[in-house]
Amino acid sequence: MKAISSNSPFNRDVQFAAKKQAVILSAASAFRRKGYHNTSMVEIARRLDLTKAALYYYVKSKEEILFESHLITYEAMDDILKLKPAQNQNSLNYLEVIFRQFVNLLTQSGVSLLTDVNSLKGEWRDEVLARRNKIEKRVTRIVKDGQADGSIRAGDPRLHVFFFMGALNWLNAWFDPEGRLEGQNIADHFAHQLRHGIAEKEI
Amino acid sequence: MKAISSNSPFNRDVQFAAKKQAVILSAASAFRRKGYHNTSMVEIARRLDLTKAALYYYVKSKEEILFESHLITYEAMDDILKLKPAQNQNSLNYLEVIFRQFVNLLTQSGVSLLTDVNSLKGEWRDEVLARRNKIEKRVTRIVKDGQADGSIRAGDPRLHVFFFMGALNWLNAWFDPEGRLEGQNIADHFAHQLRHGIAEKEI
DNA sequence: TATAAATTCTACTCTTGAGTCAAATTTATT
DNA sequence: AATAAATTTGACTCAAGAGTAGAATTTATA
Repeated sequence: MKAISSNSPFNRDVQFAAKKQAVILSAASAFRRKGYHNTSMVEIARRLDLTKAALYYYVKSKEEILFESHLITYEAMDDILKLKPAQNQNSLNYLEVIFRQFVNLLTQSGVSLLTDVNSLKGEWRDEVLARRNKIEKRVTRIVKDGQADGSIRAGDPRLHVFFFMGALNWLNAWFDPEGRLEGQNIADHFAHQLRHGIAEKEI
Repeated sequence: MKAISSNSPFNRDVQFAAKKQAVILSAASAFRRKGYHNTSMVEIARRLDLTKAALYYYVKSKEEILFESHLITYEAMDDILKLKPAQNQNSLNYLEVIFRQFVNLLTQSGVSLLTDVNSLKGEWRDEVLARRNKIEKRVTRIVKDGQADGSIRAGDPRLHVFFFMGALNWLNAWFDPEGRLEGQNIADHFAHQLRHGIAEKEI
């Protein structure tokens, strides 16, 4: 009678996890558009044709949703950062690849970089900051490598990073998935600006 | 007996305006650090050694403070945009000048670019969006001029602008006036990244 | 079909924080 | 000093929205 495999969509745990995920993604998208505090639990529920109380069957607080929203994005970014540079690829080129993936992630998959860390408390806040930091460090590492291999020009690597990471964070404010600007287009454009902004010499 | 000129610091209206300004600036700084909704009126008051009720002698709502906070920044940016390009200065160079001023404004004068427009309602929201838009348009205009005079490379000018304006908005998240990074330093750095990111040819 | 487990609902409670009001206090004016 | 105007306060009210309890319903299992 236990004929249902542990990853089957008929498996109860899997269903539960999937629904919980749906709650978080839907909420995250609302947070991105209206902000965390301007989005009520009732609204999140309505959007899913549920009632507020039903939400609490899946999550234990609104703050948890915000926390998980952040994690989803950072998880995806971590995955991108697992890509290894190709043979003989200098770090500038490698960085460009990573950055393109970031742009694609944020423009094509509904995932978004939330900025409201201050609404998280205690450990949740700490963890989100730590994850963000880890990613930033990782990117900064690539920039440093590029300075070492001569592909990226000198200067405080953190400032290099802050500059182009700003472009990613700012996406939320203006990017409209329904709009005219295509994700791939944006990625090309941004990649160019990234590259030429920090390259050691003209390419 | 009306010996007090209309702009004397002993003039009552001037005092009132100055105090109101102090309320807004202090609140704006808190908004920047913790976010609008994570900053209570009581906190804003305490920071000024006042009580919440006293705040309402100067402003008529919390939302008004947020609105005015935005305006202060946009006002300052508008002023910067009043600078005219020098003789024979191409638009890339002109843009760099403007951008440097923006960075200096945001790093040295306590003014900051808030992003929480969604907490404003109705006309206030509309006006803030309109002002932001106007500035963006103005900057985009400079970029277009640069494309015309051959100093800035082709491509959707809005994308050019979004990229480097992101750097300004992102400043709030990481810039610490007490920290190690100097405003002027940042301006130099950012100016380089801006310039080389969008220049037509290497300079 | 009966029973159990999972899911969702209605109808609350409770807290937080914005905003108000009349009284008290401080500052300026005659 | 007396009066008036400006400023600040303590002690409220009120609404919004997060979160809960227990009943009702739906879905799966025997």
